Amino acid sequence: MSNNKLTKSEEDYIKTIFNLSEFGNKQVSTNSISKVLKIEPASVTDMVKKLSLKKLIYHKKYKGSQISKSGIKVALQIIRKHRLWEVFLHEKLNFKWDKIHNIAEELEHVSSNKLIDKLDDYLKYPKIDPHGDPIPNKLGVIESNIKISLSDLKIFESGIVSRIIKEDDHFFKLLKKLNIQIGTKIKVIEKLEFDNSLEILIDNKKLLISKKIASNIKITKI
Amino acid sequence: MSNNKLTKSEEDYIKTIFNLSEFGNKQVSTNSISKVLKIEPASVTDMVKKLSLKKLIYHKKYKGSQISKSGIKVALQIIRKHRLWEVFLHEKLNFKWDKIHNIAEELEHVSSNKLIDKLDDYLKYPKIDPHGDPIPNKLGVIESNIKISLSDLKIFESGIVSRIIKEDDHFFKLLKKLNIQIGTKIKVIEKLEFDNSLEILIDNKKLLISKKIASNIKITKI
DNA sequence: TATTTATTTTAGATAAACCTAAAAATATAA
DNA sequence: TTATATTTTTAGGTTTATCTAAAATAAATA
Repeated sequence: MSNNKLTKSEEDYIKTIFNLSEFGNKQVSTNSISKVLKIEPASVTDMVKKLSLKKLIYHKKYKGSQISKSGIKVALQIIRKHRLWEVFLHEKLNFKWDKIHNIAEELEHVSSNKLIDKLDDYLKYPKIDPHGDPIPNKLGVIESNIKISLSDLKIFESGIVSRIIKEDDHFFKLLKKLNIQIGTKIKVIEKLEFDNSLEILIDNKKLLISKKIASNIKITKI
Repeated sequence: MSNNKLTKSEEDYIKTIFNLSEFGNKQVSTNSISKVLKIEPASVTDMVKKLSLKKLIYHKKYKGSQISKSGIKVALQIIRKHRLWEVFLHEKLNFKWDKIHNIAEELEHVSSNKLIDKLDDYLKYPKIDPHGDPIPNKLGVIESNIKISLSDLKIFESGIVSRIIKEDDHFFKLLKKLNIQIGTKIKVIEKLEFDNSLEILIDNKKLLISKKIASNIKITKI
């Protein structure tokens, strides 16, 4: 079908629309894309029209955008690249896990598929990246794992941190200070009625975290 | 001085001008840049003016361009990136040495210096890339090696292939067919008066190659 | 429901990096 | 040394991805 290579910009839009759409199910507003990419809404409208012509998304005036099947396919390949490069940066080059995102953001646009397949092989087909996000395989298939938000854990339940949702340097730093990272074991010991803060236990130390923090941490129940 | 990041285009021009200038010594014509980059001369003139404003080159109307000190510095860093990525592609990802150039051409524009330093460390500070080209260090310094052109070797002298000058898929394929690669030992046994072809010995097999082929192969004398 | 507010789109502009066609400068050859 | 050919530049245009300002539409509120 469409064998024309996409530009870096187009790829960034597709990735963003996919991410906002929750696996292609939700309509995505022009404004939300604008906010993520820090590009004015008027410009987003232009690009959204262009992507619509290429059938990567469906767009109805004033009604928002929905990613198409082929759009999802494209998005998953970009995400695959991003996450494989993150694994490389973390495991092979010893970058700290909170430093890799921006570099991977550039590397994900390098176009060779052969390159990414060889990289995948070299890294021994990892299933998750250093943030705990799953890596789509060559065909775009993501192995599903049962992960829930830390904020959804019940009192006295425990889990292993498996993914950080908000990708933001401030948040990464905060987590570092709290000694929370991928693989950390957390037990919930109290949920405050007052503001939904959680009292949690890490390494036998008690700690209070806000609902907002908790909902940006995904864990695998144990 | 100039802390503004260069665009991919600007980097491509600087690299090309540096390569054509023979280490900054030669004036480079607009036409020659045009031919290498496959961009019309008129467009080259535009860019050359721009780079001149940024003091990366000196340009006098109708007289050609000369790369400046800071231009050389920039060029060497791009070349460093290119060659380090080539080593990575060849050694770690097992790409054949005649497939790596185009991919490295993309990777060299990824901007993080931290990335390239860590890559350098990971690869254990290689001195040459898979084509035998020297890799500038962090400071842009190239360790010099005594290499001469195969066509300059005298009769009965021998050498080890250490660099392929012409970076061209056709040429790479030809060399493959002739069983010539980096590290191959070659002995010159005859120089034909007729057309300056060389009769050479590889693995005890005689072989005739043109002057043009020979002059695109650099060797280290043994 | 009418009005206000927010979102989205249109219209027109700009900057970067190209292009073509024509003019100007330089180099080569008769 | 003059005519011709080649190289380089200028002038004006195109495409991509952005912008601002204003208009159109949709959503929220009184």
